[in-house]
Amino acid sequence: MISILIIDDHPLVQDGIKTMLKAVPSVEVIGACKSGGEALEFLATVEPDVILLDINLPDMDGLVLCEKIRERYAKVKIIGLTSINEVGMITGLLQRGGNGYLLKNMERAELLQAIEKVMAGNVYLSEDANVKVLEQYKSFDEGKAPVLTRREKEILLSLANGLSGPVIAKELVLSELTIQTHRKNLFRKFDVHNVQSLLKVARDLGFLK
Amino acid sequence: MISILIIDDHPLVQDGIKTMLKAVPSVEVIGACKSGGEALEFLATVEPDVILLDINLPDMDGLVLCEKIRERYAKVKIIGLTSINEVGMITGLLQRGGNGYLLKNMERAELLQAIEKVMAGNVYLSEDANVKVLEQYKSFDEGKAPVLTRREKEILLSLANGLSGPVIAKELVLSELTIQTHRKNLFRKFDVHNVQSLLKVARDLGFLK
DNA sequence: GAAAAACTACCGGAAATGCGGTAGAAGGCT
DNA sequence: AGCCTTCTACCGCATTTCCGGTAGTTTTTC
Repeated sequence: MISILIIDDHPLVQDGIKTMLKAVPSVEVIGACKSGGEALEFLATVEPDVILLDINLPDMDGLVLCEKIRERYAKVKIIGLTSINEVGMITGLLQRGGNGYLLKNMERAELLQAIEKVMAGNVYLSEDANVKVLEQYKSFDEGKAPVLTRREKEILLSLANGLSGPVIAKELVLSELTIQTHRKNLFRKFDVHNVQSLLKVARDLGFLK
Repeated sequence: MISILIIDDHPLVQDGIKTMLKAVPSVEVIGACKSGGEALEFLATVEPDVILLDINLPDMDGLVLCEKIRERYAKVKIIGLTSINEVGMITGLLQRGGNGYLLKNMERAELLQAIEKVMAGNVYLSEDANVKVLEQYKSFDEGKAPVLTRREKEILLSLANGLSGPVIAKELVLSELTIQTHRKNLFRKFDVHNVQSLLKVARDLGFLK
C-alpha cells in the first residue's frame, strides 16, 4: 500500500486527486493539507510514501517547503504540482530534492505513472514539463528560480504594479534606502540590471501573474 | 434537478467539481468536456441548466466560446472558472453573456452558492473577483486604449523585453534622445510616469503578451 | 499639393535608478 | 547560546530616467 499526502490550497484539486486515486487499491490518500504549516504539522505525526506538492502555497514558498521536507524526511518522494505557466519552477524543485513533476492538466493515468515511477526510485517529469525545461535552459542562463523572502516578494509585486522606489517606501513605511537594498538583492537573485528585466524574468519564471 | 455541464481541460478540475457536487441531490453533472469544440458538440444534443466554463481552453478562447454559447442557447446560465485572477476576463465574460465568476480556489460551499444564485437569475461574483471588477472600472474610466505608432509599438516591446533606453538606441541605430522622446510620448498616451507602469497598463490593455 | 501625422533630435534640470560596498538589530533554528 | 537569515539603513558616485519644452525632416493621408 502506497500512502499519499496532498498539499494544495485548492479544495478542487484535493477532491480531484482523491477521486482519481479512489479506484486504485494499492494507493491511499492519507491526508490533505492546505498550507505549508499544516503540512509540516501533519508530517510530524505520519510519514507518507509520496507527497503531491503544489508549488504555490498561501503561507510558504513551495520550493522552501520542499527543501524543508527533504531535510527532515529523507525517504519520502516529492512530486511537484503546478500549472503550465509556472514551469520555470521545475529545475528549482529538482535541485531542492524533488523527485518528479506533474502539470495540473494531467490525466489520471499520468498521475498513477508518476507515483509508480518515483516509488521505483526514478524521477518523473511530465512530457510537457520536459519540453519546457529544455526551453528554459536554452533561454535563460542556468534558468533557476531563486527563493525570495517575504519582503522581496512584496516589493517585487509593488514594482510589477508600477510603483517607484520612493512610493513603495512611503507605502511600507520604510526608508527609500531600504527599498533600494531589497531591489538590489532582487537584481542579484534574478541576475538582471533594471526593473523591467526583473519583471520580465520574474514573470517568465512564474513569480508574477 | 439542476443539470450541469463542465467545460475544462483539466481532468483534475472535472473530478474535483464532480466530487463536490456528488453529495448534492438537487444537482447533477450531466457532462464534462475538455475543449470548446467538444462542448459545442455536446450542447447540440443536450442543453444543461448551468455551464461551468474554464476561461483558458486549449482550442478556443473562453470568452469567444461564451459568446457563441450565449447566441445559440439563450437560457443556459454560464459561470466562468479561472485560476488566474486576470483583469479584463471578468468584465469580458459578463459582457459576453456570462452569469457569474468563480476562482478555482473556491470552496465547495461557494460553488453551490454560485449555482443557486445564477439559477435564481442573479449574477454571482466571487469575493476576490468583485474587488477586481471595481478596480477595472476605475482604470477604464481614467484611460482608454490609445493608438500607437509603429515606432512606439517597437519601443514598447523592447522595454517589455527589459532593454534600457541607451541599449534600444544602439539596436535601432537612433539617438538616445529620440528614444527618450518616444518613451515620453508613450507615457503621455498611457498616462503613466515610469516604465513599469507603462508595461503594466499596456499589458492590462492587451498590448503585450 | 497641402495638411497632418510620425520620426527624428535637441536642451536643461530635477529625480530616480543602479552599483559597490557596510552594518546593526531582530527572529528562527539547532 | 550561537549561528544564520532577514530586515533595516546608510554612504558615495555614476548613470539613467523623467519632465517641460522646441523643431526640422520625412511619410502618410485627404
